[in-house]
Amino acid sequence: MGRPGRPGGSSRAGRASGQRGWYRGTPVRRVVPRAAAPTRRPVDGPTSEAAMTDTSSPVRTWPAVPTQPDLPAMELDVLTLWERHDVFHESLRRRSDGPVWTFFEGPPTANGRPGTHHVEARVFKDVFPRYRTMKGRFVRRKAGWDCHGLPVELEVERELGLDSKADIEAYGIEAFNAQCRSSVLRYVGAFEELSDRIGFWIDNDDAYRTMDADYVDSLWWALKQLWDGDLIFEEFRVTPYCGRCGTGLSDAEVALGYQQVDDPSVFVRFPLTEGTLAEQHASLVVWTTTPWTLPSNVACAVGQDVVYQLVRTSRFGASDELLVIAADLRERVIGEDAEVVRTVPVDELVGRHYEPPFAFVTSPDDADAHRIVLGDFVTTSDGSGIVHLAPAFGADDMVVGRREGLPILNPVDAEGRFTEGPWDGDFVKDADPGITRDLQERGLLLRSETYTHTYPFCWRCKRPLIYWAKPSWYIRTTARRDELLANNATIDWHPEHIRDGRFGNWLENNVDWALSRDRYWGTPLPFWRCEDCDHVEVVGSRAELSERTGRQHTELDPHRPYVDEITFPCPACGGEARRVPHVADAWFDSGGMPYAQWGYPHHGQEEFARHYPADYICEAIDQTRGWFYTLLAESTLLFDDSSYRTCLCLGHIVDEDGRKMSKSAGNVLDPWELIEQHGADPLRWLMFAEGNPWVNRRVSHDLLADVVRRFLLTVWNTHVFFTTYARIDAFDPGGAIPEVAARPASDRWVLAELAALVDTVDRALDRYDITTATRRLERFADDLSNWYVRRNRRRFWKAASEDPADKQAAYATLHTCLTTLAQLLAPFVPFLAERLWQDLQVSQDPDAEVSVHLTDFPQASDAWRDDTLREAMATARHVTELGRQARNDTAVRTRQPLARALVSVPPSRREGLAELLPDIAEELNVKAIELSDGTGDLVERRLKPNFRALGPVFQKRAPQVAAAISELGADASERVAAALAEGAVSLQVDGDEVEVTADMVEVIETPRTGWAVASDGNTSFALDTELTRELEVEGAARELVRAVNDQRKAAGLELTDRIELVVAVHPEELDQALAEGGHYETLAREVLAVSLQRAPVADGTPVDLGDLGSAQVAIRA
RNA sequence: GGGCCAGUAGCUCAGCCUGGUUAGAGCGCACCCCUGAUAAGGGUGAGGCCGGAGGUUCAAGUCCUCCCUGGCCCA
Repeated sequence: MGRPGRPGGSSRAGRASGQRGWYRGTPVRRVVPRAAAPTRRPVDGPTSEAAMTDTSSPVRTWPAVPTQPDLPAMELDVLTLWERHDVFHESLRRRSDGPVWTFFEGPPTANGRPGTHHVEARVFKDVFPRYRTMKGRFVRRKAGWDCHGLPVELEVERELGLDSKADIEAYGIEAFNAQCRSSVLRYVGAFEELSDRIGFWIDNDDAYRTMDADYVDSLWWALKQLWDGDLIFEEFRVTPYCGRCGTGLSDAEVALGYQQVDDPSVFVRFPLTEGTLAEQHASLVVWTTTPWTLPSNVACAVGQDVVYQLVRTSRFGASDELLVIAADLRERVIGEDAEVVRTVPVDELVGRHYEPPFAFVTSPDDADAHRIVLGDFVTTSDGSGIVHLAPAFGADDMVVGRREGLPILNPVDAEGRFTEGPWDGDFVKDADPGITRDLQERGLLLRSETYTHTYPFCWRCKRPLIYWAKPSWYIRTTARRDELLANNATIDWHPEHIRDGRFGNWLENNVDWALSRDRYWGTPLPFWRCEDCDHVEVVGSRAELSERTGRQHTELDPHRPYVDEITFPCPACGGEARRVPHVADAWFDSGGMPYAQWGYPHHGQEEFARHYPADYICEAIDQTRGWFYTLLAESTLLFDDSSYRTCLCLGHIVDEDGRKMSKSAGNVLDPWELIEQHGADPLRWLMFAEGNPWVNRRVSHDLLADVVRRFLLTVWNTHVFFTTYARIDAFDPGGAIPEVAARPASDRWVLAELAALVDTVDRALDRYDITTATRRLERFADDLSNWYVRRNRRRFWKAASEDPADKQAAYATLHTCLTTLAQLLAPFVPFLAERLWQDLQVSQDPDAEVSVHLTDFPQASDAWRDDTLREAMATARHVTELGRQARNDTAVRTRQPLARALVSVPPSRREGLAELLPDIAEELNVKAIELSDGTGDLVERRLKPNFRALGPVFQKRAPQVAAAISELGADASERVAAALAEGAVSLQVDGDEVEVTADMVEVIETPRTGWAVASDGNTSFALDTELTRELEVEGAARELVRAVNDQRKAAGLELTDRIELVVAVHPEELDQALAEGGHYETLAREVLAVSLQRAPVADGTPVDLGDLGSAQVAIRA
């Protein structure tokens, strides 16, 4: 039973020890505490200790954060923290006075283990409530369980070895339902455990269960409402029916079981008995794929617009026989050589009688059966154009039969077996071959072949369904089709096309909801029928039932068989009213959850008013015809609106190759395996960030490993970087921090990016656009790590004495970024976010919230905003990329400083750039970067047309104008560029003068220095690769720094350890040059040498300084 | 047969609603850099008739029509 590596049982006691054990590489496997703990401790208050963060000493130090996190173990510790502070419930309590934001939980059936697709749905159900909670809304999260229905019964039948309704009844309904009751909750624990482990916050203690008496009471109320509104009726209708299960199925259920099968396809002679055609001994050609329905034939249908012919053929055994068939199908059925005698008008056919193929089922004497009628469903796409009608076994047949007053011949019982004739006792489908043989023997069969088509099978027991006429209860949804469509139009669908596409179309073609099931474990229909006068009384609650019977039924278990035993006097005639035997389609249960979860209206009126409708629901797309529909149908019929405002439809989970996960394919991924190997956060992020929510999502170990590397570890590494140095320097976030405006450009830049990030993520989450949010977060994490930290590392490690304010600014900036990022990430990856929060805030600030999930969603400070700087930095980074490209091309290694470079960018992108040039210079190790102002001799200017501006003005001539602009020579370009700075310029285009303005062209500058150039569009970078002796010496000095730092690392020194250094450089001139250039001082400072000795080294490490010489270095701690 | 969705680099996906002339990211691949985030980190490059064909437009990955392929749903 147990999964490997997950010892069973709760071991909360074992969790207190082993602090920080999660990063040592030793697998720490602990069991997740059940969310449904019987009691919860109140929150200790803000001074509570933070898990694993070493804050026990009075001095608040920064935690030592491991570079190699064990994410799954880290998450388990976060779970402990949440448990200890009861964070989920506290987050609810904090917002209990806030404006309500309502989420409805679509109840899963817990009679199987939860799979990866449940994780998908649950994390999407989690992220938006978390976000709204952080935005100050009260988001009550009531769990729910779908308890009734055929799947449950089937499971129990299997366990008990029962195989039919007769078996169940022999076993006893009471005992059977008792088994169902216990079976359905069997895996609730497994669901709760998984939900808890993936951070899905839902209130399991407050769960609704569709089998609870109060819940059923609500459904009874709803059914009575519908009945009173004349929206429920009983009718003898043909429904898809499973003989084995003994019940009709809803459209949604039928849809689950289509399979491609080979069925018989028979063409049968129906000899006419009346009129001219009969005198000629002509026969109708009738086609069917269900021979077993032929004994029940009562009529044949022809189409008003179909052309029929009388055909002579000898092909089928009889010589020169005459057959009637649709012209379009003659060749296909009878063959090319058939002789067409004449066209037969439809009027000549309608009303004529024929000889039925079987006689063992007899129709009532007064019935006018076995004649030809009109049917608007007759087509010539298949068959013969003459359709056999058996009203008991076809919906169209039944409709026509009613219209024409035809009898219903039903020789089939509720198990789908013949009740009379030669095949008495056979399952009807099994009788097909015998019936075909019989037709053959009696000379009625023309052709018999197989026909491949899709046919519905019972989705539970896999046996073929039959269409069978039986009395059933329906909800008259068709009467409210317009309202359904109107209410659908108010729903904010994600993706949008569901509204008018899949769901809208479905509603357009709405049929009445087949409500009743002839089963046992379900909500009993509260319909009592008088045995004498057939009056139906609908009971709206157990209390009402008590009134009717005069006995106390308020404690009644409203299930079969107990409710079946209750009778009361018919209010109409005083006869005995008995409950009809049916139970409700289980979809009616779940569709009723908006009111029934509160027991409304018998209880919970206040809660219902407060939590209706839902602001948000979310399920997989297969719920369109399921829960999404039943919710809408019930709320439309009962309350005339939609019970949900926003609906997010998820795609399915598929494997790495895009295949559906199935047991037979062996590609099912157990969620626990994924979580234990990679963690819940990676799985969550994969769900959120990998494609749009509604496209099928691939899940695999490789994809998860990728998410960890690409995103989570990027964030983590930044965190490690910060805490490592903050710890060394004992950075105090509460200390003197320079104003944002006083900080260096890169600080202001990253805060400006942070501001934009906050705005974007907030806006995106507000409109359920998770793709934009996650992509933006990924980009920021990359910007922060690979630009901000990369560019500013030195500020963190340099001596504080150099520039204390600058160092404080750097710490404060990165601290703000990481803290804010933790809050932004909290709804998505709640574990990592919590870890960051604990390390960055709780470890420092005694007043910090005990959990990031109790904080408000961040808002960007106006002091951070600076879009000009963001633009300028974007340009600077672009330039840097070009610089790297140029360096790469020249193959001069980065440690070798170069003297200068020239940058050209369009005037529109120059604002604020000058301030950032030192950054670029440092990144590229170039002494000086000059920004071309567009006037020097070093650049050549060309003009590039700007179509966006040209197009609207010149329309059809735009291409010519554009060509004229780009074809200008170098000198002309120069002149035009200069003139454009002053105003508009006239150009000759195909002999005409056209006026061109500055916005219509872009000036492209290209350096003409002969240096190493890299350019991209309108931006270019030229690198002077000429080396002077001075530069080379400096390069050698850098080489020495690197070599000594290598030594430090090899010696296993800490970042703060001081060393003594001995260096011997050859030849003498180089040693001299290094000394004169002050490079030894730099070397000593860079490698934290307290002393530097220039002396021969006995057993030092050799350092190759290229053409310049070589060195030996030795260090001592 | 009908509806909906998807088709963009070897792979996984953005971009399409709101058209603008070098189409993006990650992974993979090749080459390289860095060595004070180091059992890490980073760069550069190659690689795209944006499924196909028409059309609209000065301009189409983006809008329209048809078709092809795959998936889902329906019948």
